[in-house]
Amino acid sequence: MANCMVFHTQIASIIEVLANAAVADICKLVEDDYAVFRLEMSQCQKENRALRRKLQFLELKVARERVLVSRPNSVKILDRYRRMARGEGHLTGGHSSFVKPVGHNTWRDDQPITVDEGSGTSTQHVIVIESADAEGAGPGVKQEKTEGEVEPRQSRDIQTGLAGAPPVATEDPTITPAPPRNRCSITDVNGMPNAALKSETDTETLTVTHRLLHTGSDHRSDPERLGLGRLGCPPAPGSEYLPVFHQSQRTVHYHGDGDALDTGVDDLSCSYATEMDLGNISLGLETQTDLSRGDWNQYSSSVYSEGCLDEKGEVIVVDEVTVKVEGDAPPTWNADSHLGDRHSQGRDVLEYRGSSETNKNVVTHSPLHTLRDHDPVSTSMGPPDSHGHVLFDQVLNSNDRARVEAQGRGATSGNSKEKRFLCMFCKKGFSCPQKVEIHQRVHTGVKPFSCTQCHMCFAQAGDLKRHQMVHTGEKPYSCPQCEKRFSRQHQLKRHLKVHTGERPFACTHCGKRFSERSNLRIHQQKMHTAHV
DNA sequence: CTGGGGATGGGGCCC
DNA sequence: CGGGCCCCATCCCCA
Repeated sequence: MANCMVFHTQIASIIEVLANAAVADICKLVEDDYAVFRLEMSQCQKENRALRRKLQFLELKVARERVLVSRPNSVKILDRYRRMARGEGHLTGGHSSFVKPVGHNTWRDDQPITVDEGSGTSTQHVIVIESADAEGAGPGVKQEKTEGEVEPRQSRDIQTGLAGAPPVATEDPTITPAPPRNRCSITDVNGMPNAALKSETDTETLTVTHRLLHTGSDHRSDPERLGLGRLGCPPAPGSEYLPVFHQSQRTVHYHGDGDALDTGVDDLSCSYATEMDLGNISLGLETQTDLSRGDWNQYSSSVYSEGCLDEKGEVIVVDEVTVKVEGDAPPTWNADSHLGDRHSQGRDVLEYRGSSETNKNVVTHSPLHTLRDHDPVSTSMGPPDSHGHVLFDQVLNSNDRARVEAQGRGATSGNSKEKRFLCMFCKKGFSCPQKVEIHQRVHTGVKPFSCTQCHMCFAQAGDLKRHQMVHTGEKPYSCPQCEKRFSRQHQLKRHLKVHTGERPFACTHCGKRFSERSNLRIHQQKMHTAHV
């Protein structure tokens, strides 16, 4: 019994010893880990302080640079850039770009910055900071174009800031449309497609990616092309407007389902995601000694990135509803433009297009007026269409009659075929009564064929069908040279003159040649009015 | 800023 | 009905 007690006591003591040893080990481990943790903490804090000091240092340099740039006489900074642009140092590009820091409002957007070299020998490199439209392109965006820069019309050099600090002034292209006719002359920094730009301490690396984007024809993003109508009126979907397709709009904004589709914003986005590496920009400003040594490749001042620049319709494939974005903004449906458009469209009804001088004095009426004022006698000559669009030329002016008569004379004089059916207005002969009826619509203004999309009316069914292509966006004729597309063959044929250089129409006064007769006529009216 | 010219969209109309 | 041409309006670029 006593042995048993002793045994238990020994067991208990052993357990206690083991437990103590285990606790001691655990405590030791915890202490060790805690020591390591504290060590790491102290290192992190140390790094944090170092980074904070660095940040303060950079901010200080930025502030200093701001002061220098804001002062007219502080041109050394820009002078360095100019030299950089000239290729001094290691730069090979003929131009450079730089961006003012975000929130840097010292430069006026439209303020040209003239760089005065110390020697005073040259002002050739006037750095013009073209406005990137501060409202449109956002703060901090600057574009520079040096003289001699050839600005490609169909391609742009784009710099895209990728690495380094996150973009400071990145703009959402869906929010801010591109400024109108914004010249996106974005240039390379040092002519290298990819350049690693290092700071003086080699601790910061900024990668510049040079990207060449082909954006097609340089159709700009005018505000009127961005969902605004020509008259500056935004489309009013859902409102009580007359949905007449704007004639001169080059793109089709199809409202097949009656809903207003506005692609004017997102199809022409041209925004700049600017990134400013404060370290780099200020480095170039402060380390003059380094720069003077010609280490230009180490420094960069700007990084650009450009958003999507889809402006070319042949590139963009839109769904069947939006149909097309053919280089321009979608058409705008609004009542004002509608009326104005109808005004012009009604010219063929109520005014003659012969003499522009005469036309100036011709009071034109929209077909709506004509409809109200139509001659009851005339309406009996042609059946109104289903929409009641009886458009009669009740005020055919003298020019119109002259034109019609001339057409009639020309038509009847040279006709070899038997054309017994004469127009009762111009005596022009036709082979069958149907043709006479169709022809007489020229005089009567009857347009039985109306478009269901825009309420335009046409005298001939083929005209309506052709007009429908405006809404469908169908462009079956493509240029083999430039992939441009046209809805009509004649347009393609006319366009081909661009490539062939054909200029068949010569001015009889100065010999200047034109590819289009209408352009020749305009030229003669403007330049040789006294002779014509 | 402005005018001239190039280019294009699109309606009118004839064949 | 489609092809073709004429013409005007308009946009855009550039000097």
